[in-house]
Amino acid sequence: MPKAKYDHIYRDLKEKIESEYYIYQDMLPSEHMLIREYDCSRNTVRRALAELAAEGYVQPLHGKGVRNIFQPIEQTSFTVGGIESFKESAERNRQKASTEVVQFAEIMADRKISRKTGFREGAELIYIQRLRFLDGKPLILDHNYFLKELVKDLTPEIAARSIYDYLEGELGVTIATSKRTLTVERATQIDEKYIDMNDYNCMAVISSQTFDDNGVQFEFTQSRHRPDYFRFQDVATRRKG
Amino acid sequence: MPKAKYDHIYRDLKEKIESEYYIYQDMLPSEHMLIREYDCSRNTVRRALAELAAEGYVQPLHGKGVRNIFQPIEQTSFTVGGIESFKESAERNRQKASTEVVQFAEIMADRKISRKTGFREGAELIYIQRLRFLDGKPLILDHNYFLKELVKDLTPEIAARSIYDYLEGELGVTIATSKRTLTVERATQIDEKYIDMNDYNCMAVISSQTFDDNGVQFEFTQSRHRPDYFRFQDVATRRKG
DNA sequence: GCCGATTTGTCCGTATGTATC
DNA sequence: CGATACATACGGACAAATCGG
Repeated sequence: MPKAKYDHIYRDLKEKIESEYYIYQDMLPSEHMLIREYDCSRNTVRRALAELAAEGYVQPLHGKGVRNIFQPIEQTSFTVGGIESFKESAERNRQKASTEVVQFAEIMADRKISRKTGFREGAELIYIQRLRFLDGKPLILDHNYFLKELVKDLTPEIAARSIYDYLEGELGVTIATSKRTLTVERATQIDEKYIDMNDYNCMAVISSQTFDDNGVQFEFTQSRHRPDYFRFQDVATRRKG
Repeated sequence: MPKAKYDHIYRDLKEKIESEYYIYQDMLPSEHMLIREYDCSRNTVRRALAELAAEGYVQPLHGKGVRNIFQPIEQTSFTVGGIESFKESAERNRQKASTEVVQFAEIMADRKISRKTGFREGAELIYIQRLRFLDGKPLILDHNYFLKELVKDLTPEIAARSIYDYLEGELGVTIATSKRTLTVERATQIDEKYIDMNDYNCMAVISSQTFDDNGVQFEFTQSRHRPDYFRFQDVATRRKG
């Protein structure tokens, strides 16, 4: 839990934007006003504003002010956001989650697995296959590869609850960065075995490499979602030049 | 073209990382070293490093240094990155692009369109439907809605080349922020009419709202990609708390 | 285990440039 | 033209984490 000043300001402004205390298309108070309001330096308010801009909440206009461009979105299907566990995502989407561990095995990364996952050849891994239920329906099939030395005593029982809780809570691992690639792939026989595909012949696939706070990759995951329960959101800003 | 100092440092470091002058998992020079190398203040190198961290190039480790975690990725299919036009994406992916304008019409946003696109009800829009070819194959179907007052004299001829070139070059519009949602939807009859679906019954769909530098939304686009020529990349960092 | 050197994280105050009005 | 607002940059201070002696 960060007690940093900029983070407090960031959260406070974010809350005021989401609650529509500041309204869409209006200007926020100027940096100078915010300095007085939060009793801090200009750099500190600018840092908070920069984070909000990066997330698409506000847009700074040179010489004019900072405009609120946040619009609430309807969340029908399962929306994927930042780095979070399935459990966290489900809670954010207000759905009941459960998990069934289908496979649990120790393997060694051969050339093929190494190229696919980004782990070095010869690395000892734990491979887990899990079926995810939302409100009782099997909708997501996860294939996880964890670096064995970092998840030491991982068991199928833990995998059925939340591996991230275990890593962060028990092992003190800090999850830092995740690189994700999103593709659409044909449904495999395995997919169809576990998930009622409802006539779809494709899956929405998120492949991700996750790094801890030492910069070592400890996870590769391929998460295969049934198309109609999948939504991914993103904000991009254009780099000039 | 930004001539800012931090941007120069950012580009220089990025190039050195991509060219593997700095190698994977090694530490970059410390901030103090970079200050001397670039003859600037600490804030300035830190800003450049922060951008690289946000893009997943490096990972800062408190008390230790900044680690290079960049791995080059194989780019087989059509990879979507930041905010860019189809033309720019095609060039980045080294593919030959062409466009066919299927529809070009002026419409008014009714309730349904307003909810779908984010434009206010009653707004006058230009609707364009375009088929995109990569290396001669029709693979993407775009549905664009532009705010009419901002794209004044847009013609089908311009739409066949690059609307972004026209907006940025001719009209002086600056594209700033884009909010995107990615879903997988069943292929429609329209999709199948123009695109050889190769047995797929789904499309990868990117819906985006784009804002100019005044913070007004001037575009809504739904871009429907054939699944096997689609790839979307993203880097997420975990917020503690 | 402690101490000091190094390195990143946060915050401050100030100066100057540029865009808007 | 001057006032306001955001953008960039500098230098300094202290905290927190890491590492070697």
